[in-house]
Amino acid sequence: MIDIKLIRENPDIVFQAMAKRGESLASIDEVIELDNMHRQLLREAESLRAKRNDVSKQISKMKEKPADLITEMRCVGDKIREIESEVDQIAAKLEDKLLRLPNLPAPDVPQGKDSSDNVEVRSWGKPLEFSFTPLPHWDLGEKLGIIDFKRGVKLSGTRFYVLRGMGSLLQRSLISLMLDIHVKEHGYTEIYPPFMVKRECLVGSGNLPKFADNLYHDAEEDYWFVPTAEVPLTNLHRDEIIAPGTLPINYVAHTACFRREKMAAGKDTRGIKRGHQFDKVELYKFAEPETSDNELSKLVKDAEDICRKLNIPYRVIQLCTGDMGFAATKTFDIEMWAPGCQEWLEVSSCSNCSDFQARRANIRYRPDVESKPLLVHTLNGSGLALPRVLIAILENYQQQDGSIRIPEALIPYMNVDLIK
RNA sequence: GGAGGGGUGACCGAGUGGACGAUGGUGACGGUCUUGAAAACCGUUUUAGCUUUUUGCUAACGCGGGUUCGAAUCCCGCCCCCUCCGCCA
Repeated sequence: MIDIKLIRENPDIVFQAMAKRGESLASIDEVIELDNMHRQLLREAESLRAKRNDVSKQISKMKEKPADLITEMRCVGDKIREIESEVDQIAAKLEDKLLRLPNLPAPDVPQGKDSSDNVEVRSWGKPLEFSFTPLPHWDLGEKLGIIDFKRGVKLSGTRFYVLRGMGSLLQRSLISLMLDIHVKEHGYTEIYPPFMVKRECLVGSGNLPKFADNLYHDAEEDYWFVPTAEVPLTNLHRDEIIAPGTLPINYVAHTACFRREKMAAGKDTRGIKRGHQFDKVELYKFAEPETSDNELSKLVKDAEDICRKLNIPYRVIQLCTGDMGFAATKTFDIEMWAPGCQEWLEVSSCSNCSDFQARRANIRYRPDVESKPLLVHTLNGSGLALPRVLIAILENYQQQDGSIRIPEALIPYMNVDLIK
């Protein structure tokens, strides 16, 4: 959520920022109008309440309670209730509009309208030269008997698959490797959160109310399946004031992620690139506003480190204003090269959400004991997304005979050096 | 799922219709005293909104409704925690 005060006092800044994102500007005008109405009604209600409090005090001091005064106050009470219900309605509308406005892009984010305007920041490693035509992972996985697409569909339908034997071990080993590196070398604290959370958690992270159609939901209990560990991690400190000297806080969590992928219907239907359920190791930071930009750089480096340890070529892309996610003020994607399906795979997306989620989830900190609580900055990034790393390993490490070499760093976890 | 008990400020805990945003204690911070520390004593210690120069006003006692001129306090619904029983991994 962006600060209503900013919209109220510097609407031009907000208009310009939203224009950069390619957002419609009409809703900002609506916000301003609702805000004015809201405050005016609030003033009316509050002055009536002040009157009632005052008179009630007087009545409490009187021995004889005058009937006409009580009648008058009864009317005032009715009037207050009337205005309050109006206030509530307007406040709810205002809240909803505000919750649907995306974050403001940082000033140094390249301007653009879609992914074609994104900017490559750096790259590492060179795409391998093959002496044969490298196969896509769906062929490799099926031939090796480590990915079972047919049975995935039998169990759960399209966009589901089963990992089997070495495929399953490979994923499990990758998860352990990533967690170990982030905990032991990068200083993150490992978290195991719930995979189903309450509605307000999704509002806090920015997924609701706007993106309900990408979420799985148990209507009976009002549980929501997490589309990413970012959701529970954001809400770990919801409604808290973080003590002085505690920031930055670094968390890493491995969870399953559940997404309906309605927006992407018909896209990436082949292979394991985009499923309704996938595993991900997520990095998350709570930081002071002054350091969040620097923390984002560190977060990206921490995610990149996994790519390097797996020795897979990658590039880092900065997203332009038009391609950034809803909550982000600045985003870097990491993409691994997949020689079989001949594309760059997004294995990580690292964002600084500034105070956008903190305001929604009411997450604050005290810079020192005496100071007032301020909103923290939150940052998130994959470290990394499992299915796509699996793809990259299968396709980059494939041999002419269809076997897969195991990256050096994974051998201690798998206890084999080849899948065949 | 059933029965009983409970939810008040950073924490403990008082308060059963009127000056209670809330007694008291603990902790924290500042001061007096002290060479320094402890002890003792004095003081300060919630958040948000509105208004803003100050003063000020409003709201919040798990959450949401209701009764009342007036609710932490009475009534209704819900949530959470604890104990016992049942069930389960």
